[in-house]
Amino acid sequence: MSDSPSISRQFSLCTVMETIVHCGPISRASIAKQTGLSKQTISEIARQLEEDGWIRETGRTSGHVGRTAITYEIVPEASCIAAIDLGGRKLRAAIADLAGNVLAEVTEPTDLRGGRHVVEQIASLAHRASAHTGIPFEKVRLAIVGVPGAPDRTTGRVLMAPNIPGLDEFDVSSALAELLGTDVVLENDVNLAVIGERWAGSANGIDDLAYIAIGTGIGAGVMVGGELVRGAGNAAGELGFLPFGSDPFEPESLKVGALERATATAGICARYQALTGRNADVPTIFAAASGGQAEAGRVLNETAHHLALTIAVLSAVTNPRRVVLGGSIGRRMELVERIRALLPLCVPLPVEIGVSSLGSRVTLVGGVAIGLSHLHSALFSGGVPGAQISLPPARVSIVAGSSVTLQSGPLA
Amino acid sequence: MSDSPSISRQFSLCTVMETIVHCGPISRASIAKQTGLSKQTISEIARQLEEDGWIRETGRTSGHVGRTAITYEIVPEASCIAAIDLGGRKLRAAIADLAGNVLAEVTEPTDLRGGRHVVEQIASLAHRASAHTGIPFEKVRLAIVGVPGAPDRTTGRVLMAPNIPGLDEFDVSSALAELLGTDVVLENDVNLAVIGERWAGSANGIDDLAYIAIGTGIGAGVMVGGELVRGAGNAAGELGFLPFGSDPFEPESLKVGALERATATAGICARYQALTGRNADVPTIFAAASGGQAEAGRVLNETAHHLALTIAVLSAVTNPRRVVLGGSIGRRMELVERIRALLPLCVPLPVEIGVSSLGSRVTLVGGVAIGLSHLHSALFSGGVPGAQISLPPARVSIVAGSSVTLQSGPLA
DNA sequence: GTAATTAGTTCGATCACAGAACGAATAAAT
DNA sequence: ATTTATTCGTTCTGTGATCGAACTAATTAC
Repeated sequence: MSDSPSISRQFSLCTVMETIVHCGPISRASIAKQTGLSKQTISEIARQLEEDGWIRETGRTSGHVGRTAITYEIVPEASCIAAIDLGGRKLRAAIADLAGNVLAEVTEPTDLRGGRHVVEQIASLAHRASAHTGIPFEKVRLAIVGVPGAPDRTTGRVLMAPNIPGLDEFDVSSALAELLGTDVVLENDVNLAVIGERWAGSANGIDDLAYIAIGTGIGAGVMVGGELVRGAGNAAGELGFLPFGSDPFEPESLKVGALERATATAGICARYQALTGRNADVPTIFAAASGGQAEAGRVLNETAHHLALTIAVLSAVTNPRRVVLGGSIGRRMELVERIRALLPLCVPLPVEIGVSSLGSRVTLVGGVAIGLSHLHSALFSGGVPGAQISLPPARVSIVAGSSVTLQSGPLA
Repeated sequence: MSDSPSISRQFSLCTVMETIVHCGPISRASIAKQTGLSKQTISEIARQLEEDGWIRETGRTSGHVGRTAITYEIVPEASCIAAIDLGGRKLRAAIADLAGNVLAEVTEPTDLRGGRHVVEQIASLAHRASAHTGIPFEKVRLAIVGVPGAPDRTTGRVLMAPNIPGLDEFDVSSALAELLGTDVVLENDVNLAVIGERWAGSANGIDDLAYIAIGTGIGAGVMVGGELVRGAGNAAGELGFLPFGSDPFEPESLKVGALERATATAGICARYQALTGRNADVPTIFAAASGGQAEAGRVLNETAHHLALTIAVLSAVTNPRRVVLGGSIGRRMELVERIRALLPLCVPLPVEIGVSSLGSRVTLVGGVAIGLSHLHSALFSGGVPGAQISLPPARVSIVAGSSVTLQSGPLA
């Protein structure tokens, strides 16, 4: 963009861009009507945007009375983002364009050595994903990385990430930025998940919202008034530390939270073993419960009980309109049904219970969402406060044929 | 202000106004330096603001090298707000000016008949408060009313306010607006309290914050990133419904929350009676504990235990930097000390525990704060998004001699 | 073919702002 | 007491962004 466009111009430019992004191919006359700006101004701005490569002509209107109009649309490939989901076991990367199209998506097992090895793996996977798109990696301006821990924006380190060793020992953000040559934003994976479900999942457009992920751990992403809740130490939503499920005053509860010890994978298995004397993994216990085994049913009932209380807590503190359950355990309908039955007995406020509809892709989708909004404001809002561009409508289905799963990673 | 000042002008105007509000008496040259706008623009805007009566000359600089400068300041009495604290037993009203000076403060017992009687009482008390200021009531543009319940902004009714009957039966907001001739904003009293403590109390400038009021009930005002958390049904912070303290699955817990039954006045007294067989009010129990009585001490210990868990919950959900305790019970140091001792045993994240420093005035002070920010944006931001004016520094001490407590109300 | 309608450009005027030049008022230096 | 440096505030001029009106262009309806 030019040297120093005045605040007024930047504001108009942003408005126009937002209109084009949202209203698909649209003529300049229509933009003028919608934004209230004069036709002359729109033409000027459109010319500028076209010169800079952000928008392009895309056709003409026809059928209506009057002169045909040239319609404009965003140039999706003008700039891209990389969304990364760094899980304890799988590493996913996606490339999405300015319009929110996911152009490629690749997966491989996470490098268990952690630390700088993982950072290098991310960079390599991001490049490989971009190779599938046909768009050169230089177009990627921003990488959003979902991490299973609390990223500290001042130091670039990732704290409280027990599943991946070594990320609290160096500036992950800068190291990755160096390797990728892009800006890098680290964000907690559950935070991305809640944004994903709100943008393209089962909480579409809901402003007061929580997403609870239950799997090897338990954690939540919380949104309030459409804004993410991060907390003073980026530890908001660490529901594992809720003081019930097991004794919160046991010293152990300061390391692995009281609730996490009860409702996450390890806790469920431990309770099942205490009742039956048998070792079993979580899917087996669920299967046993479906088969009518009393002990397995009791374990699920207890788990549902704890989760109902968890939702009661969320309801009392932030009063969300909907709570979306996700993660390998949270998505199980057997559990969801039990929770839905319990809730009216212990929560006086209305809460809808949803189930994650994006499954294991949710973090990636959330990364795309937040990446897009970052990129849009970086490109078009020009530092003008209030000139916020809202997200384009979600189109998260993968472009056909571009999704690749690499089953064998470097250290599989 | 004029017909339709352009967005650019409005932005500058808002910036200038903000600078004047914050930097006290200040010369136009200094404003230019601070804002980056040209001296010419500042002079123009200042002329306009002076004409409209928002600012005035207040003196000259001296002592420094160079020509003396005319300094400008806000005209505090140009516009006022009324802050009302509608409690179950006491009704307080304050009048504050644009600079945040509290000009008058009056109190009387709440009209126990509730409903429209209370609305009329508010109007009458607000007028009486304004009479003490010497400023005509017409200058009052906005009334902020703290209510012990959940105001519904769409209907203007106040829900979940058991202490004051009848407020859920009609549009309280409109009724009061009619009587006062001002805009009216209803807000939950604890929400105002947390804003008050953040503006002028023991949580100055802290963005991630909770204020817990413990008295006849228990409730919290929660702030996240400097923004109030209201929740989907304006019921955020209803900590009384937290599922511990007593059995959350008892049907009674859907009416009076499980935690509220344990930690609020009634619960404390009931537990004391169960242990000793004696009826006693809360101050008596505290006194007994100080005197070394074991049962009273045990009641306090249990209460502190529940409150520590409550803070653990807040910590896990929104991860506040500080939690401020208030209310007649929450302010007692005997309790605060016990809680501080328990916290490191059950909360892994750092949380500071503060004590309300504004006492019973906290809601009123919060009302002033939120009223000021409303008024500033209404007057100066001109609907320009992003043109937010931040609050002036707090000056909540009452102007000498203007504070009046009416001990006998109409229905005392 | 003509009228009606819509799209987009050109032109002139206005407004907000920056920056330079200038006059005014003061403190420090001589 | 005079000069000098410094700061304040105004006036003037140029630029950029915007609007609205007039105008041209292209299309459908009749």
